Amino acid sequence: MTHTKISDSAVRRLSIYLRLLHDLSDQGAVLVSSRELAERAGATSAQVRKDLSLFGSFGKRGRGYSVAELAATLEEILGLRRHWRVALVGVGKIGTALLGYQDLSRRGFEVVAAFDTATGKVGGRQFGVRISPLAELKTIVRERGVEIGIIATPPEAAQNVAQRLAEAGVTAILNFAPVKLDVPEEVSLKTMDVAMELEGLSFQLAAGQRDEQTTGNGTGSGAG
Amino acid sequence: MTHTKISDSAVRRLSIYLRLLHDLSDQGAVLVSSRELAERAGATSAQVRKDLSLFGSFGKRGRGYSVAELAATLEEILGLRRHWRVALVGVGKIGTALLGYQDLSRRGFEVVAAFDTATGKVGGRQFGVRISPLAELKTIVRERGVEIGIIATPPEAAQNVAQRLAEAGVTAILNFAPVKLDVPEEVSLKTMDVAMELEGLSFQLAAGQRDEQTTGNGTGSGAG
DNA sequence: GTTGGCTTGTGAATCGTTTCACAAGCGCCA
DNA sequence: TGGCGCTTGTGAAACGATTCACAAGCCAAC
Repeated sequence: MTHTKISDSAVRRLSIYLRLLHDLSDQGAVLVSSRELAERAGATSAQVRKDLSLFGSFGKRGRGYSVAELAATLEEILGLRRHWRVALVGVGKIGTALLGYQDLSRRGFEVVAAFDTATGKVGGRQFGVRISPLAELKTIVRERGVEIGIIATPPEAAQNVAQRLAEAGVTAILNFAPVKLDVPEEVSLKTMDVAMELEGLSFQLAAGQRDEQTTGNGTGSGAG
Repeated sequence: MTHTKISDSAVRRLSIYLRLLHDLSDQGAVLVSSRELAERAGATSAQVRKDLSLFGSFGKRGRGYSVAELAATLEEILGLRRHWRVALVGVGKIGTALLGYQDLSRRGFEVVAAFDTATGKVGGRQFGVRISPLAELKTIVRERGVEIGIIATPPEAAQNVAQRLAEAGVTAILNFAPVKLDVPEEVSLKTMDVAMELEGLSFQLAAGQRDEQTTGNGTGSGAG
């Protein structure tokens, strides 16, 4: 069942569809068409059907998709019908915010360990999770069978932490530090970078202002 | 100077190049080639040259690019040679973390207003920013010339806040709520969604495990 | 059982992005 | 000044993702 290669953007859309299906389910909908799903997701119906067809055919011609079945299928595909064990490294502002973000455990991502270097934090607890010294990372990660690591350290420390996580057997990393990380091929890495997103917005704003100066009209360049 | 259309990924790479140029500058480098920049950025040299060529030609054949000049050019392109005024809506865990994130003001994104509905928070201060009631959003945003809005509210409130921001004249929004937002065409929108990124990782992990079961070998599917 | 309206699943066409490959050009050295 | 090594900038080719468009199929109605 190895799927040749599913693009990142396709996977992201599957997440979106799944959320919409949950909404629809709450609203009591039983069936949904690719057209309706597409409208809500901001995509085209062909896109929805193509995305789903990468994994099988789940709909009924003439009727659409069963909301409940499709949701279950997407959960299966996305690996969400189980719990994942998460380790958080770096309990600063972002790290603390993540620890308190109940939505994560509700969605099946359970933070089972947290690490920091600050002696003032180590030994304490945040939202029920004990904070351990970084030196114990490998042992604890292995003991607790952690699958996903979250890096919320200062940028200077991030590469080292990534390596430690990989060595401890973690094969998926979510990185909040604004640096490029090198990880072994078998490790999946995603980086979330607030500053970079803001710079993207800044680019759009600046482009809009450049346009205004040269064309004299006030319509910006949407990227909604 | 309207550029036909610059893709999102190209802009993101420009951000990356700029950071690398700052690093290089700190290390005393004067010149840099597209090859070297590409290696550090995890791209190809052709990609680097193409990205830059979208905006002009900044290098010298046979020599490479001036680190200082190229950094200045990229800052100009990305709209970073000025300050942007930011309004934060929702001072919960994520909002507070963002307020305390000094890197933002260092990069020229200054939070000049914060809003919340909780009576316990309104009137107080966080990291030097006064928290105002949501009802005053339009007035304050206009008064202070806010260009960028950050939405860090619960998902139910996000769409309404987006609309209020747009009505108040904000043309760039960074959204942390896990919902699809509809905004006017002239408003640039970026959404950062931790749960969705984790689901992307979950997909990779699940795919890896499916592979293991069927092929018997333990090599995951890297996405580094 | 047949007709008609609707929707899926998917090859083919289109569109956009990335990579290739090379002429043009710079600077150093003899 | 001429030659050489190196690098840019960019058309063309390759690749990948999205959209089109339609046959196949389902359901309801009559």
